Amino acid sequence: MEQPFFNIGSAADASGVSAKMIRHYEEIGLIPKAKRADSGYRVYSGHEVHELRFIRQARALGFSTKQIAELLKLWRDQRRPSARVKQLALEHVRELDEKIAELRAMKATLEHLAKHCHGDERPDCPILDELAAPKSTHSRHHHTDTAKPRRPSVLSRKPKRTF
Amino acid sequence: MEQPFFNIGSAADASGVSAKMIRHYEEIGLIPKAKRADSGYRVYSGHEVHELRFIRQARALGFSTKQIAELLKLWRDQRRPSARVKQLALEHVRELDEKIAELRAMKATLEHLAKHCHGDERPDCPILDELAAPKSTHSRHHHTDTAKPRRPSVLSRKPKRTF
DNA sequence: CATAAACCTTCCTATCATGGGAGGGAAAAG
DNA sequence: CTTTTCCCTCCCATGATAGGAAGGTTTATG
Repeated sequence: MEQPFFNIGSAADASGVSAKMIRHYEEIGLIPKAKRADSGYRVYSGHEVHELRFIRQARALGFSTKQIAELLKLWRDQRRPSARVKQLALEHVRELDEKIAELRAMKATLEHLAKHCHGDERPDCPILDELAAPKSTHSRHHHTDTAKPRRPSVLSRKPKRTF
Repeated sequence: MEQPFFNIGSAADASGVSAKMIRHYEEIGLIPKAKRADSGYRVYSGHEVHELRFIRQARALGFSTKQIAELLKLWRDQRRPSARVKQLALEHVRELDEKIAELRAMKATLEHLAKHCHGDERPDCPILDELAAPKSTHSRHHHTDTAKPRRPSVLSRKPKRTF
C-alpha cells in the first residue's frame, strides 16, 4: 500500500504539492536535491513525500518559505526544544493578526461608505468622494502633504514647451 | 499654494504614490502617459496628482489595479450610476471577507495547536505532529490521498541505478 | 560661472508563490 | 511498435513594489 518510490508526479499526488512546486522547492534549497533514476527522472522515497506533505501543511497554515525551512529543520532535529516551535507558531499568529486587522479596517471603511451610497442611477457617490478626497480614512500614516523640502519644483514656474 | 505643475518627485510627495509606482501605473496604462518637459522629465498637473491620490486611496482600501481602473473610469464619468460603484465596493468587501475567513481559520488552528504545545526543552510538539500528519485541519479541500489513477509508478518496482 | 547635490531618465533585477508552455526524451499501455 | 502519458529543462507571466546602475538635467552653492 505504501509505495517505496515515487516519481515526481506520484509524489505530487501523494503529497498535494504540485510537481512544479516540488522542483521549485528543490531549486531554492527548501528540500535537498532529489536522487535521479537512469532516465534523469527524480525519484522520491516515502520519507521525502512525507516531508513534502509537511511543507504543504505548513503552507496551508500560511507559513512563509523561510519559516517552513525553520520548521523543517526543527522537525528533523530529534532534540529540538518545543519552545522554539511554539515561538515560531506564535510569531506567525501575530502576523496573521496584523493582516486580519488590516483587512477588517478596509472592510469597515468600505461597508460604511457603501451604506451611504444610494446605489441607483444617480452619479453622486460617497465612495468616489472618499477616494477623491480622503477625510476619515483608517490609514494609519497617510503623509498627505508631508512633502519633504523639495526644490520648488521649478516646473511650477517654467513648464516650457511640453512636446 | 496649489502648484500648477509637478515633476514626478513632487507629484509623488503630493499624492503619496512613489515615483516608481507612478511610472509603473503609466506603463500598465492605469494612467495616461504623462506629458514631458524639454528635459524629458514627466510633468503633472494638479488634476493628475489628484488622480494619483485617488489611486493611492483605492489601494489603501485593498482594491486591485483592475478594480481601480474601473473606479477611475467611473470617477471620470460624470454620468456614472452610483449603483456600479457600490457594486464594485461590495464585491471587494466579499473578497475581503474571504481572505479574512481564511486567515482566521489559520490563526485558530495555530492557536489551538500552540495551546497544547509545552513550549519547553522537550522535543515532543503537537504543532510539528499536525504538520507531519494532518488530521483535523481546517483546510476545506485537502485532497490528501486523492491520487488520481496514476500508472503504478514503476519506480516502486524498478528504482534502477540511482546515480 | 563652475561644480556638486539633488533630481530625473531608462533598463534590469528582485521579491513571493505559483502556473503555463515549448521542445524533446523516456516510460507505460495498447 | 506506436501512441499516450509522463518527465526533463528553460523561459515567461502574474501583482505590487522596491533597489540599483548608468547617464542626462536642474538647481544650489561657492
